[in-house]
Amino acid sequence: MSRMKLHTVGQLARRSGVTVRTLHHYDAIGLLTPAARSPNGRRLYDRDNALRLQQIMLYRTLGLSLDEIARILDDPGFDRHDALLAQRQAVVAQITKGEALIRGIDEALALIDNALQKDMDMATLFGGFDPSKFEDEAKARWGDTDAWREQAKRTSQYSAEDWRSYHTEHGAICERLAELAAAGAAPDGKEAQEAAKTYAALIDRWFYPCDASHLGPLADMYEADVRFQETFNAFGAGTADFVIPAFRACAQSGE
Amino acid sequence: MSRMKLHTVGQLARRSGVTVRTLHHYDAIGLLTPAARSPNGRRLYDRDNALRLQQIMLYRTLGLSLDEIARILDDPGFDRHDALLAQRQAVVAQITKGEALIRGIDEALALIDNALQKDMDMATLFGGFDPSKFEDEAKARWGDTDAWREQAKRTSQYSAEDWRSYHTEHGAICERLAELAAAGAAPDGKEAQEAAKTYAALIDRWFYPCDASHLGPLADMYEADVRFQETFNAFGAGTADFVIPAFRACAQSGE
DNA sequence: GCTTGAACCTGACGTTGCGTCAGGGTGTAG
DNA sequence: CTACACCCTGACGCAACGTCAGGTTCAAGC
Repeated sequence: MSRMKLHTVGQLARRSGVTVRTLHHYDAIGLLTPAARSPNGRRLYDRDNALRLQQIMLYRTLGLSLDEIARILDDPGFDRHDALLAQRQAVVAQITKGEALIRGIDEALALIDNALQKDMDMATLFGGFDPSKFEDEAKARWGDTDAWREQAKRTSQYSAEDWRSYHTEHGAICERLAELAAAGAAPDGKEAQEAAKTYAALIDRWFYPCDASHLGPLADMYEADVRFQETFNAFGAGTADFVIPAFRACAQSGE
Repeated sequence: MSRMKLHTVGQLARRSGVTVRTLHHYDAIGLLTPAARSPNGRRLYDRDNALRLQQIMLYRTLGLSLDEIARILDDPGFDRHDALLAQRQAVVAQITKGEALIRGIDEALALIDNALQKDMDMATLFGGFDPSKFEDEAKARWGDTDAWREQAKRTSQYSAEDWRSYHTEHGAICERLAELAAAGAAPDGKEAQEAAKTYAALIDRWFYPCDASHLGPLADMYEADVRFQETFNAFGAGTADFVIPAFRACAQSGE
């Protein structure tokens, strides 16, 4: 009866392709308790233990947690079928998430490849994208416009100190916009419109001739590029969603 | 200059959609250190902090680790492009693994659905699959053979005690096979052939008339179904890969 | 001036599945 | 008698925070 061969941890580990530590662990959490201990306390595993280990390894290759495996093996009322279906669901969800990640990464890679290697640094430094660093993209968007040439001419002269100064001003107006957004102000309300005009004035002073009517295309651009939205949202969640309609309203009323 | 608005943890957390604990954590690991502390030790974040947090969150949505994000943001020599490509690779690998998991789970589900709900329990109890529990599958394989009818007739009479007895015998011969496999014995060697014949005798005594010539189809069956292989491998890794050619050799020489 | 609630602080443990020492016992072959 | 192989029990480490616990501070209302 109990004449069958018993194995030590090392033997079972080698036979089954797991580590000794793994068996120690399974013993510690009660997932696989050795059939006996030698007088000196050594773990002794019998055939049933070996078979159970096979089951454990099988379920582990299916990605189930040790906790779930324990329930499947020990609780006769536990439905294997349901457990596997649930696991399938979880893996599918994980794959879906992974695919979304890939899309996001590809998008980011496309931006970087598109001669934008530095724009994120610039965003950090300047609180906004540095237009001089993505001429290709900007030209495709704005064409060979006067505004573009003007800002290119002006910004090429700015010193680091100028940029810091711009940064401060830009931050101030963005904070104002974020406050209004957080307070639930109407995008076409009086305060929002004033803030929008202040923003236009900022652009006008630092980049190119800009009045309220220019805020429409600007809103389009911000809406089209998450990175712009993120620089707004850095001042408070939802700011971009407030700024875009506010700029559009301002452009409308200005015409 | 330093007149700009500073936010406390709670404020920045709310604005940015993260938890206070997360900001504490980022501070603890040096990923996002607040610009200042109030006299009473409270964390004070400035706009640069907020912008950096946005960057961190952006990279986090792409699945990068905090460690990598820190390198990307702090080490100017670190190539974002390469980092993102590497991350893409990792995610693709993870998706591939997930798809393999799905296939494995579907396979397992198919087995369970195929009227096999109990076979894994049986495997645990009997050290092998209980043929009476998957008639559909077995019939499709063996057809309406005499062997099948014979084992069905016999096994239907077996008591739990009989099964335990079978279990012991089966375990003994499997261990012998595993020993030979582990020792690197030749599948067509003398000892292997004797063990194979012992196995055939076991089948003969417990299930249906079986001599060496029947081991060929048996080997085919074992090769076709991982579950059989696993019951062998429970006695030592690689046992199945030894048993299958050994059985075939035995069948050849027997003819 | 006092109390109260909200917000802040610093530890420190829990999670998942082991890997990886550290320190010490045991058994056996030469 | 001494290596050397193998066993044991802790216990820390990892990734990214979640979740108390115990104590301080702040702004506001009575």
